[in-house]
Amino acid sequence: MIRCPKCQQVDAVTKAGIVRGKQRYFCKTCAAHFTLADTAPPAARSRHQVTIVDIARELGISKSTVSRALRGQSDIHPGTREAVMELAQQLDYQPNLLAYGLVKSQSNMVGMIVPEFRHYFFPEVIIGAQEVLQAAGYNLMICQSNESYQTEVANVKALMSSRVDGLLVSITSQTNNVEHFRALEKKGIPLVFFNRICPELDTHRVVVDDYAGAFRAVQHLIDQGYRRIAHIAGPPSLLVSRLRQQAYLDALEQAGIPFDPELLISYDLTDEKARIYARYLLDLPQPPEAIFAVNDPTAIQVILAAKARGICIPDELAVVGFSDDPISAIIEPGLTTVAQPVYEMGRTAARLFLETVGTQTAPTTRVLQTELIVRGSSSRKI
Amino acid sequence: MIRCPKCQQVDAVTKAGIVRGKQRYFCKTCAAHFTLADTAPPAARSRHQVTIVDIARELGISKSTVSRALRGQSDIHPGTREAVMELAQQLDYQPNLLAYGLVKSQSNMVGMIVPEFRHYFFPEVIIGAQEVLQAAGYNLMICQSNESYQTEVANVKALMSSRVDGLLVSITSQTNNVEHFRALEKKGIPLVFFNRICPELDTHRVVVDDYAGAFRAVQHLIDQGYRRIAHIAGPPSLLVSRLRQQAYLDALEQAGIPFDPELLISYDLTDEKARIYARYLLDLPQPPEAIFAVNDPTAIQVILAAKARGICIPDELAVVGFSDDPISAIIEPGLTTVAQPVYEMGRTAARLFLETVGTQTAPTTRVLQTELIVRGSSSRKI
DNA sequence: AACATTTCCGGGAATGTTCCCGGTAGTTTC
DNA sequence: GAAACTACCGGGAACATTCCCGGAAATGTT
Repeated sequence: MIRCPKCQQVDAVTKAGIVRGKQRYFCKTCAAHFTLADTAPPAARSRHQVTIVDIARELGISKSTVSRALRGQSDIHPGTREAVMELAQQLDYQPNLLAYGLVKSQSNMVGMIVPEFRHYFFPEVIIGAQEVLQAAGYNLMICQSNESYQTEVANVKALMSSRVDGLLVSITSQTNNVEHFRALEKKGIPLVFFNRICPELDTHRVVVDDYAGAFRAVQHLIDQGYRRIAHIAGPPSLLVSRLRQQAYLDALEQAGIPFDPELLISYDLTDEKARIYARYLLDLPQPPEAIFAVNDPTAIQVILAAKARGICIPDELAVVGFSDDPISAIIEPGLTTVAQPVYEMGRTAARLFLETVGTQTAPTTRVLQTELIVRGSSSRKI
Repeated sequence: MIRCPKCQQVDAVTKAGIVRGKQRYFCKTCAAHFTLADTAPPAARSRHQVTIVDIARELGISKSTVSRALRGQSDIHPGTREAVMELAQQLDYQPNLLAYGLVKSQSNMVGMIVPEFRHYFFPEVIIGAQEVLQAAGYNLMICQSNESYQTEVANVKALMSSRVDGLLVSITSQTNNVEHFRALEKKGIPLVFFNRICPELDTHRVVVDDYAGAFRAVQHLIDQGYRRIAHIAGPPSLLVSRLRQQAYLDALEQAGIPFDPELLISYDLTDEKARIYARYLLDLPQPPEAIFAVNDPTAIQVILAAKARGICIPDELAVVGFSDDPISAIIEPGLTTVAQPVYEMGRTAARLFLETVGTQTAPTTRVLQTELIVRGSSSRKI
């Protein structure tokens, strides 16, 4: 009773097993296998965004013409263009960037990987980058690596899968293998590091003059008469940490102040650890007279810890941070800090990408300037 | 001397104009046009990511098989699967999400539109959303509307073009036309509003108990003995503003405190305006004894302005905010505030999307709880 | 040995664009 | 009035996947 779809015969058909849950038949005359088509219709393609062919069909023209009209290119009659434009508007046509990206091998998306964005710094960078990217027609995909090397690698892979046109990255403090970035370079995908760069990779970079800024900060403490100066540094894996720490050491040496290893701590930049080390320093038998912190969040924890102990800032303890987090101006006393143009860093990184994309430019490094902002936390004589 | 590519004839060929910068010819015997092919080879497809066909070619199998192997689906020999997996690893194959999205009509991307992310609130929401989305295999595309209706519409369009699978949105204070969101609904794209919702749209929502929280805050001020209480509200276009403002009015009324219109200000949530209105209130002939601000950034501007004038908080002026921005705990005196689970709001919004996608669920509203945190800025008797 | 079933694989359509290139009709040019 | 040119348009490949479905060989079953 089963009829062969080819020869329309009935008697030469035998069963031939089950494939994917459906009975399969074999027609001996045709020597062909077949399964019975589902009787139910294919459920009328549900949600289907308006496409270029919809417009073409409606207008009775070809999709090529519609494509040309939409892109406002040449070889198109003003009349037809207008008709297309109007219908597109009317149908609320949105070009499918997936299809576009597929044929053009470009996605108009830029990936960004940051270690965190709880504090002021990274969100502000993102704002800067977003603004110039958005203006240039790019969208931003943001990932948090959470200071985890594993997550960073996963993020890179995910962004690669999305075929981002470029990457803006600040590495984690655990990144000591950079193969995942090398792979990007090999594939010719623009890569811009900012703030936390990869010294072993010869790519675009946006940094500030960390050494100079930090040096000025410590110098300022020395000028104010502080001698016993501690430094809470970031993890040595990060170049920024090393630079700021080296500046600290050099500034001390230049001033002829002997370096006391007890007063140098590096830590992982988590808030809890900041609190712990701040207390530790304050509770030292010979506590420091001043503390230079690797960044503002750290410095703020120091101020909080000091205040909790009733230590008077800046008379008994001076504090200096790095970045000029808005909190620094609000906390009391105001936190002296090395201001860096964070927003501008984001813009610069994005611009660097924009310049690179398409035209393979040589890796360039942009160094932005810092500025010491003196507030109450370090000015004994005010 | 021009040879027709079809009939190989030479003499029947005439010139036939120039198309796209190239000379065109016409062969009278074939009655066909043609142009001369570029002599230069097509420049060897430059950067070309590894694809499924590369793997197939290398292994001498079909792309279908590779696809099956990669997806770890059925109908695949363990041996071949392993071979495919290994080669994929070796070639650093990354599936092309663009192509995937094209055939599956889903992009694995979620769009998020926030009015700003300079302050604590929105970045924190993003963190929450990001975490659950990333875990579920989605990427986040973040847009800033900058409180501009135009930008918001543009953002929606851009995200639609990228064929995001869903949208997480906090509207701008200028959004009074919601057609762009209606269009989304019509297309069946999951839409979740958080914090700043659209009352006229029947979609998923995540909010906090704004009214209750605000009421408790004002009640607290009244309990502390303050009578002349001002409110700096947000723009009336936002439901959150209206709710908090209404709670303010109701709390006063319930306490039998007559409402003084002079003490109610709504503004656009920009920092400058916050400063201006804070000063304005403080400089009133009859200044308020307490100020309830629509959010923490506003409240902080009030505290700053008061401190600049030497007004003692909380003795001469009490201040209460909303959100529990980290600065609130740091500023002196500590800012009393209505804490809302910001991070949780992000997670909830993302989860709501996750639940919706695929299975069309009815619009649901999740209301998260707030909690009044009393700090120095309002506790006269401490 | 003949038939039935299972296992694994390949071909080809479909997704929504862009791009290349030839076709047609009308317009100049000599 | 033919030859050359211009202005527009359509067909079809390509992009990297997934999905459907039939084919071939191996394995089971009478």
